Amino acid sequence: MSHVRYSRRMAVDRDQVLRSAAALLTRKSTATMDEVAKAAGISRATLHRQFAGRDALVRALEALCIAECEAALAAARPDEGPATDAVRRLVAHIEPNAPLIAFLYTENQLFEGEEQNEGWARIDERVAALFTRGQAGGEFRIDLTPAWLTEALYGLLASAAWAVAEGRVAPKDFTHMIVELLLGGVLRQDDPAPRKES
Amino acid sequence: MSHVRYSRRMAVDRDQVLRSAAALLTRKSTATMDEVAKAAGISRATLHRQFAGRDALVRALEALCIAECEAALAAARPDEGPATDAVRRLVAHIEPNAPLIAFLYTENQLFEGEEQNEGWARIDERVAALFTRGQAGGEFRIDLTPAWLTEALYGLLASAAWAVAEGRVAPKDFTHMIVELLLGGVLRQDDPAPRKES
DNA sequence: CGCACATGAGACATTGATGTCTCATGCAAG
DNA sequence: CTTGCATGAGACATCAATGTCTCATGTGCG
Repeated sequence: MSHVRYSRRMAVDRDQVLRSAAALLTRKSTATMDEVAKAAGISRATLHRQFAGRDALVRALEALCIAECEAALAAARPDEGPATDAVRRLVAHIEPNAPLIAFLYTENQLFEGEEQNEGWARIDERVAALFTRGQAGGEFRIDLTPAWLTEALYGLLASAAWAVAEGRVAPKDFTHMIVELLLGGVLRQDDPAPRKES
Repeated sequence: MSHVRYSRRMAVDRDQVLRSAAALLTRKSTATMDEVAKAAGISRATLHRQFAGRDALVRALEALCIAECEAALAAARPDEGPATDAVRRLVAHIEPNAPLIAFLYTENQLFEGEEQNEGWARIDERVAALFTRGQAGGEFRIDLTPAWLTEALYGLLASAAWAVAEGRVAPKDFTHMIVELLLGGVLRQDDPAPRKES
């Protein structure tokens, strides 16, 4: 399906390597370049020719993740219809990338001082905008900041991905668990009189 | 204030070392033994005499965190009163440990195959029991499993700790953000559609 | 066929952290 | 004072991962 030729011969399918690296690293975040290479079915030398180093590999994974998240964001049409439904669509579309997000989420802690890819800022902005829209439209409560809700969404995605990987929750419940908790919370809404404010 | 003597002389205050190690590692999770030692104001040799290695240090931090979480759990009296209030108390009491929990949460990913401290299982059990109680009592919705809720609570704690550390949210909102999102979710409960009579 | 070139295999140096060791120092107890 | 002992400083070996390099190989292409 893909006919990528760089000069004359087909080089290693870079995208394929990235995919398998993602699959491995989401399971074993400390995998060495050697293991990544083996998992991709190539030699360490070739892996190193494609990605200057582990750092570059992670950056490439980050770029891949950002691209897919932006695609998911676009597919979710966050500006259309009720914000509630938009959130559902967003989570549903992002779900496949949750493991990779979880990996990068923890990996970013290690980068310490280094500047992070501005792609995340763009995504954060759009997600936060969705929450803001929901608040402005009266669908969402206004005492939780969009920044926190965005942050919490990432956290829930990562937690869920981790919990699924550990076998603590069923994969099929993934979207439902996140969306329902995020939107509705733990409380039953019908029976008891919900109160708020203090 | 503390007069701990191990043999004849005061050895380094082990607990003090642990605290400063926690403070450092929650900020820079990749800090070396050297940095940890410096942060604690002792030499690497002494640090190494107290904790056989980085691994042992992390394990000790884990034990400390577990102990404090169990103390928080006890102080929150999860079996008394409405489950809703118990959750509020729990989060409030656990809050000080959130950064350490976040650190260990990500650190655990690295441990890969190794068995994890059974202390977490005990805590998980009790937290899950609280959610179960809330469900049984009709306070909480029943379509989200206690296991997932427990997992989600950890995730939110970690996310919030991280967000605070990054300066993206105000520290004073910590408990409120977590509790309100976990309990009530994002949706406004009063105004719009959902049929509820108050 | 013969060339070009990407690849695989592996040697090698480098780096950073770790763990171990020794020794001098300082301090408190006897 | 003298002794015992924990400490600080640092040398040192080790280890794992990384990055770089060379070389043989195989295969597509002209």
